[in-house]
Amino acid sequence: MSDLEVRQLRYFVAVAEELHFGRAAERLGMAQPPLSRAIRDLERHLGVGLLERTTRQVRLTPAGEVLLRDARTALDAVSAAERRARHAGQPVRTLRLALKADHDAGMLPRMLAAYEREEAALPVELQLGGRGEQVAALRDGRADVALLPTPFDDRGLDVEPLLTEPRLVALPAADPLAARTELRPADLAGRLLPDGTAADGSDAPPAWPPRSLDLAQIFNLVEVGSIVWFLPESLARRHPRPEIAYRPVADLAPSTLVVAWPRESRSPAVAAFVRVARSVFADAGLSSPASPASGRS
Amino acid sequence: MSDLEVRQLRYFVAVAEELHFGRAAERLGMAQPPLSRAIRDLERHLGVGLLERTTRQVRLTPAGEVLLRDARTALDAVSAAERRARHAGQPVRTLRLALKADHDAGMLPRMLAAYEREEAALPVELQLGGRGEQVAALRDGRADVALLPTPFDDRGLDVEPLLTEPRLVALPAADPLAARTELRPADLAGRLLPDGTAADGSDAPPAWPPRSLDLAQIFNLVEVGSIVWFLPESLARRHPRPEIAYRPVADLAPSTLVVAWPRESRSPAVAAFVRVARSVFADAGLSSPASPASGRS
DNA sequence: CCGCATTGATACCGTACGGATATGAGTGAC
DNA sequence: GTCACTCATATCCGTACGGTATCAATGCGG
Repeated sequence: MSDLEVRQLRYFVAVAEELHFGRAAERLGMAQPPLSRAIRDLERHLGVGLLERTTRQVRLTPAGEVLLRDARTALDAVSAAERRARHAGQPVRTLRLALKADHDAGMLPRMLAAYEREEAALPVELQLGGRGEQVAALRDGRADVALLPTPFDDRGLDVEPLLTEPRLVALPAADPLAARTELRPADLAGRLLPDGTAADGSDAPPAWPPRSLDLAQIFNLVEVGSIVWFLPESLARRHPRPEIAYRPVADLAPSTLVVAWPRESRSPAVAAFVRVARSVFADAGLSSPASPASGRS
Repeated sequence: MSDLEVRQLRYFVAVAEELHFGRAAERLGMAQPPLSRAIRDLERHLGVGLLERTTRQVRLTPAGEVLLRDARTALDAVSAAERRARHAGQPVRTLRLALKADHDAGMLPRMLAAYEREEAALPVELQLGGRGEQVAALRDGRADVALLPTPFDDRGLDVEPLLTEPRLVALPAADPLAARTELRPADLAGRLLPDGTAADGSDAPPAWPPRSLDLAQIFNLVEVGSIVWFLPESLARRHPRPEIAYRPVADLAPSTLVVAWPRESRSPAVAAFVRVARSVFADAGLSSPASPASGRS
């Protein structure tokens, strides 16, 4: 019984995402008929129907839903293998650290300085990225280790918490709410977050598709009252702005800064970085409780 | 830049494991020359040397080591996708539960009975397997959920602890040590465990390659004094044997029975089983503290 | 020191499979 | 009923994968 091939998975994911053979074929840079045949062969190979097609619409079967999910993770794993092997073969090895700009609690310089003194240290290459970028980079092998705030999708990653701190809400200084010293979630009803979701936790649909905003853009939108924003205390402290007030919110889940890396990593350079990160935060008296042990054989 | 293909990864893993092109080719059911060429093409594609070969021996480069690890997980992910899709397409859906025989703290019947009453329940198919079998089955899609004791390699799995209980050591009843009510690790110096490792925690190399032993075999070996064995308290209670004494050992790490499932699973049947498992153990007054929250986006 | 055995690399060839083009067939819209 | 749309089928072609034959390099024994 021969194996599934990467090509088949790529084809299937394209069709399952587009739900349209023509567009999927275009996206894959090929003609539609061979794509149809490939999907048919895949279904025959699995002995399972993946797509229900009429001439007017294409839908996923339950088995197709399952395969779409698993195929994505399998494709991630394959391209991660490819990227990591490429990187491991480079003559100048580097430690690729993915992080969100400014989400380092101000400890990045100290961490890098301490890391340089490590035995197993490699030159560090910083990869600044937006929301979700870090995790994606770790998963597909573009980064070796990441610094990022919870919550995030930690599937396939090992995680070590570094610092837990309360989150504040950023408001226009002129906002009536800014007169209060502490807010309650209900006070923020009707306000939107940068990703378009409701700020009071109600499950209203996003007002617009989440765009990628940088810090300056967010602060500007906060200043003009378009949005409010939750951010860790340390980040607020580093961005004092006259037009913006930072206020605590009752019951707002705190944010934890963590260092994360791919579970299968055995790189000494990564291990050294994690060790250094922990000790830097511990030395600064900011350390979190030890992370729960998860069994390894 | 085209993708890596599953075939290439399979070939590379075979060669990297055998460190011998001829044997690897035989294992793959093909001739040696095309295998050599495939590996060369793979190295060219990656732009990275993976194997150092002389005519007398083959060795992995550092990049090869990295790829071997990542390729194995990628291949696991691919065959898991295949297996799960096949299973999801079966007209009679089942919940495939992997467990170690008798490592259920005696709660299996209650769990199954409670599970049957669940809304999302499917017929349960039990898969009894030896050490490490459960994890492998979860990872490559042969099982949907597993019941097994820590520690184990939990990469890629979500885990929910059910019951933590002390482990005891099984000794021949006639052993002088059996006269004591509690032992210390040092008392077991020189004794071997079923997997051939030293029972006192010293890092002596295994005396023989770990064989797969079933319970009856292990008990027999304990009775004749060949080995000692650590086992959870509940398991000892279910196997009272006149020729065997069970004694607590100071500082012996307890065993935790957990329910585990693939992280990417979204199956309601699995979720229901996990919920039932937790509640059965909770109702029995054996529940463990809640597992640590791990962030999910 | 020189064969000989071992083992990976190279050369060459046939075939099977993946992809393109052309066309058919079913379905919903007007 | 006709047209537009979309997926399936038929057929052809090129490439790339695998097989056989052979070479080249290395280590070992006589």
